[in-house]
Amino acid sequence: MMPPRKPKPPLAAAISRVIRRIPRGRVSTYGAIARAAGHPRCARHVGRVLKQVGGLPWQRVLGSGGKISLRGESALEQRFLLEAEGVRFKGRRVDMKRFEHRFARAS
DNA sequence: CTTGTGACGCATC
DNA sequence: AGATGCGCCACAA
Repeated sequence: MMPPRKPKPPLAAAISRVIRRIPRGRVSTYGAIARAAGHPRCARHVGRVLKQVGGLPWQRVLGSGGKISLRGESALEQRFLLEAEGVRFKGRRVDMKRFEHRFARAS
């Protein structure tokens, strides 16, 4: 067999941990998560972690401004799941004013 | 060691 | 509004 790659490196672990902190009915962004994880310039890696690591509330992660970064059906599913949690959209974007989760200051 | 890559972000048109 | 270009940086081969 070929099990999916393990999230061995610390970066992935740190990012995963941050993502798990996002409460139900709330969302965050790739950039914000990268910062909360201590890697301000690694927004792109957040997406990678989401893809390789299972069990994460991936639907709560959006692009800057609250836009869904995925394409195709995955985007529809993400929106569906978020709305099921009570997250409301404004057109194609989530109303970040009300639904963006503020991570506690690390320290 | 070098190179390619990506669920990004921001400036700009 | 949406589309395009470039910078960013860890990871895989």
